[in-house]
Amino acid sequence: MKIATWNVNSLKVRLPHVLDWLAAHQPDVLCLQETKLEDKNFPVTEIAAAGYTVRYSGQKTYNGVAILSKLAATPVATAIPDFIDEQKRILAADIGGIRIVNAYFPNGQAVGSDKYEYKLKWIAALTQWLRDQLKQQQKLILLGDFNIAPDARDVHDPQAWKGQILCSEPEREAFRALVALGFSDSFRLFEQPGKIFTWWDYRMMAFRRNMGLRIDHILLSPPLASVCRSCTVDKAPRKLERPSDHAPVMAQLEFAQ
DNA sequence: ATGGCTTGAGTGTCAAGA
Repeated sequence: MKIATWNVNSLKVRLPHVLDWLAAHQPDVLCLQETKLEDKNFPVTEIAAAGYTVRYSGQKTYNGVAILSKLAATPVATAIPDFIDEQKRILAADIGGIRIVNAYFPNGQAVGSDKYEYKLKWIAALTQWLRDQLKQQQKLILLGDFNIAPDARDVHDPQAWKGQILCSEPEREAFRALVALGFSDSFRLFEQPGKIFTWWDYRMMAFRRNMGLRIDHILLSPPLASVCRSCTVDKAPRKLERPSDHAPVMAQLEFAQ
């Protein structure tokens, strides 16, 4: 089973890239963030033609998440229960006996800002919810754009980013608290080359200079971590014309026949 | 030098992203 996550920064603009990527890699599940589409405008027909069913939860201009899958997806949630939030950042579904939680974490803007406080509260609420979810469903994947670079290895210039948004200690602590529920960061299950990132700023020729951060993640609960065979970042779509600023991340799980 | 690009909304230029 191949499962992937990709912040597309507008599905309207990126639909051709997504369709090409599905055709090339044939993931069983692809979770998208920042679709920036109202549900009535979601390109269901084009995605169905590519051989995928799709669940989506969006809004005008900002945010928006979707789950594309080859197998049917049973809806589970479109928000963190008991957390009042206008922003469409969560989509959970059951696919083939696995609970998939697709998350677009808040950016946080700047350490100490209102948006930063919202980010930390949002992550705390997500953590509480997943603590309960893991009691009900042992096979659980939390993936998406976390907007957190977990440690120095995940940052092109750790000194320059020290204490900054996406790298601050409270954000990293929140990431560790989430992982401590029992997850594994699938990327770190394997020996990885250095300087692998999933996001590069559009400015300053950041991609060409590999000035990036690893902020998109696939976390696996124990029965899934034990069957994970790889986790890789595909930089190829970032090289295309009008790319998303994020690259897709894909994990392979191998189940006994 | 706190900018630099990209998107959406909308037709001015600004908010937001990370």
